[in-house]
Amino acid sequence: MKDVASAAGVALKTVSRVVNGEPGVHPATAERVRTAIDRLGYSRNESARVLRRGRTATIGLVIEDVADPFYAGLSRAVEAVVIDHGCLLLSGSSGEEPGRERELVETFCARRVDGLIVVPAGDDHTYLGPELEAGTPVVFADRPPGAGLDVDTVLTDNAGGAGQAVRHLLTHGHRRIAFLGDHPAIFTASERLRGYRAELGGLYDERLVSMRPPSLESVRGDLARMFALDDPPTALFTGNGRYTVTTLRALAGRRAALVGFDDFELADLLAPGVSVIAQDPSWMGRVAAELLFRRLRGDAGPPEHIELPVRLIPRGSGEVPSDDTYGLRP
Amino acid sequence: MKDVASAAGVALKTVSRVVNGEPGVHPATAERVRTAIDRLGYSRNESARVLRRGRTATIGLVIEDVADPFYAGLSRAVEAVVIDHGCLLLSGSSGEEPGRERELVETFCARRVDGLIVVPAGDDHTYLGPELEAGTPVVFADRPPGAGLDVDTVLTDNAGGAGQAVRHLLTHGHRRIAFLGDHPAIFTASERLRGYRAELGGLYDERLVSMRPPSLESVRGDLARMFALDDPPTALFTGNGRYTVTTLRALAGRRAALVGFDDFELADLLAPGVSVIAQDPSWMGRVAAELLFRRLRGDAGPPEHIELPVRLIPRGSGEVPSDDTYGLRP
DNA sequence: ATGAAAGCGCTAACAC
DNA sequence: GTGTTAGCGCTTTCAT
Repeated sequence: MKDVASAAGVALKTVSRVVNGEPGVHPATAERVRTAIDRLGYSRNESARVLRRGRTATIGLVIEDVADPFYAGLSRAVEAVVIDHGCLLLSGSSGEEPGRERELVETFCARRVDGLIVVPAGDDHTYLGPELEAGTPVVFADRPPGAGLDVDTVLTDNAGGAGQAVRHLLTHGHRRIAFLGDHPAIFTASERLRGYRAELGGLYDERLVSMRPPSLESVRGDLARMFALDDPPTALFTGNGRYTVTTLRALAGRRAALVGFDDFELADLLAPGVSVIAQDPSWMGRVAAELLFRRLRGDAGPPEHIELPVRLIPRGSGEVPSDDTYGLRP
Repeated sequence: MKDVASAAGVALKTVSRVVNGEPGVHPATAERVRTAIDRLGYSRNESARVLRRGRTATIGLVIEDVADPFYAGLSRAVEAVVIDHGCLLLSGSSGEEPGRERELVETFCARRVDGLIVVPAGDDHTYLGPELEAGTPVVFADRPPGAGLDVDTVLTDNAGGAGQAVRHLLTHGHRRIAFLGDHPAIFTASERLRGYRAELGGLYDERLVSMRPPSLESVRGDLARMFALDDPPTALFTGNGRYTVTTLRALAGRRAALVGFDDFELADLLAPGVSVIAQDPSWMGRVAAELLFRRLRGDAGPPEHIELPVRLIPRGSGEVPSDDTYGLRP
């Protein structure tokens, strides 16, 4: 900037004014400065600017895994809002490890992000205390923070969605409805289990519940075990998109109705189409990011707890009557 | 830092030493400093550090769209390598708009990223000149830079893969093989067209080629037009993952063999399974990021041009003989 | 083993 | 309309 100033024969401050589009610079001077800038290939050092102004115009996003379509959609929406506000997005995947989540958050904080959107992997967020006190707004998305922290959250109506899925299957005559989902330590999984259980009432049978990481082997084993029962399941409720796909693969010709949590591409092209409880990841991303920017603009109201509704999309797999035959690959 | 220093009764520099794990501090002093740090909730201001040291430990990544599974996989791989090197990832989606690509790159440069990985949307990258001269390493991934710029690239063997697809279909007796792909302004699309055409030789018929954005309507229209010909296609080669899916949807019962460029989840669960030319987005991301860090470590060799091979995965849809019947939903 | 001082590149506050 | 000065929080260099 100093070089540009001397090249243009003006003071450093004038260059600063031009670079920032501040008023009060003679057009001719401004032009001279711009020429010098181009000639020297100058571009403002954002780090220095940040240091001086105290605002980084950067938002941090911690998700579970960008390669998961749900989080990819969420990221894209957050990114769009962030860019709209003239900011940049620093993002990282926790890979479901609390340690990495914390590392990412702390690194983002050290870089003085203006705000943070977190899909937590762990359940202890006391480490966020200092940052929150320092006034950095934080929005939790998809999962709430651990105990003792009351901050903005944007969640899905997980229990309601699970209940809806079960009700749908009950309506079609099913009484033996299995649940395959993630480990209950994961908030969304335990909420969906809760909704499933509540809706099922007296029909609940823990032998029809399997909650662990969705590897093909484990799902295959669990299905084999369930189908070997005297009263095997006639319907399945899968706890998330990855689970649904893995289950479809592990089902391999076995007959059962199926409703999955999370919509996924091609669900409509399978035969039969896969009925799902659909969330909208972009919506969640947008809502979370907009809430964050509202805080950034100074909204200091009490923490908001937004719950996004889901909707059932019937496509065939969930509408198979309990006494009918059904196979993934007829 | 000043506060910590006075709280611990030491000089600022000593705090700096402790924070950075520099040697030459008495353990007792270090302990006093650490206590003060914890008590005050201090965390180093990364912006100031960057300003002083000149390195930001940040890598910029510009892709087309995080929500596209290909780029999501690439992002994840890049992120992993970046984190391994103790850096952070700043990323953004160009949405296939050259203007946004440039804006993102320039914003990243203004923030003094240490290096850049770019999936270009445009074909003029002269604007990168100053940055390259300033020594910022840049790696182009998936698509090469515009004319006049010789930098590191990591591409897929697009033409070879397309040729492989066509050869596979020819082997199964097909002579009327259509190509549905993106606009040829997109490098990968034109390369795949080139491979398709070369392999087809005299069998090439431009009436069987459609290259435009993959909207369901346009694909549907193009297919209708092609199937209305006196000698309609008996096989289709789709130019990328999104195209394949859209085509499957638009096909709606019409009979044709199909090979698609790009693998996608559930390709194996459709009936028949969809045969594809598979790329590995994680591999591309990893290779690009590792090349970038090699440059960052000082490797000043001539620009490298890496071409990643693809592999054909036969799953059924590409192995239908030309005289057989084939329907997506039997 | 510890500290003092200079300065990274910029913007805010205040002259002129 | 333009320039001067101070200082953001840190690391670097050089003393002690």
